[in-house]
Amino acid sequence: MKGTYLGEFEELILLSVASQSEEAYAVSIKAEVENKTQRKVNISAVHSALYRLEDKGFLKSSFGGATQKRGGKEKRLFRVTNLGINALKEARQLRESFWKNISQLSLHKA
Amino acid sequence: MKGTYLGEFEELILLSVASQSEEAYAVSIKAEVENKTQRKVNISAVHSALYRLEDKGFLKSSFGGATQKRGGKEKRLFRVTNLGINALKEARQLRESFWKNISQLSLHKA
DNA sequence: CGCTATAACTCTACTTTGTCAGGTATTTAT
DNA sequence: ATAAATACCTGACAAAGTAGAGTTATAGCG
Repeated sequence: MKGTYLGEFEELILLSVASQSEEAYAVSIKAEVENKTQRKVNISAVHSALYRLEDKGFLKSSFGGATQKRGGKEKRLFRVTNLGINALKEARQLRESFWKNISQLSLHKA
Repeated sequence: MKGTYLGEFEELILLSVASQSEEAYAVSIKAEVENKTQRKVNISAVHSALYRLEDKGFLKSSFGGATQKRGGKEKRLFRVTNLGINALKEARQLRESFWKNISQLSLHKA
């Protein structure tokens, strides 16, 4: 593997960052993914995925301003790069091109 | 990992089987995925994915009739199960639910 | 029949991605 | 100063993804 494709979980994380323009960080991402998928997500899994995505150039991170809330370490905020957006778009289009050939034939069986 | 989610490559394979109703087998799947993705696919990778998908209940296989062509071993034909179709649908809907929140904000930047 | 070419599947080893447990650091409140 | 809250980081292991080499089966042809 050349480290350029999006894994299943990675893609979810990337989508979540993209949908939370500007304010995405590990905890908010975990929350959104859990909410949308209805499955329990480990915070470390999110961190691992975020770093891998950053290594691949799909995300960029920076430390964000002080929090208003009770305590805590500084947040590392993530933004999607153009490369990341393109990777998401390509993955989506690729799958849609398969769906075109599926819909009529198989769907009514399920 | 609990072995119930679709990996990135697995999903492509499953989509390909679904779109080739009745006549899908390793070689034809490899050809279609290579064609659609423009990336080189190893035949063993396809086999591994097919067996894993069968283990998960997303595919069923059976040996197909004799070939008309020049030589060769019997083909193992694959069909998608209802469970498989549902897994594909769910994965798709999940991602689309993220896209709803993305389109307006980020797309014009890329 | 035995040989060769073709077509397909299987085995084994290795890399990347996904998951988890535990730990460390920073800020606010008492 | 201590405790509580919030967040990030590290390291180990499991599952998925990939690749090479090998095995099995069919057909044609001398």
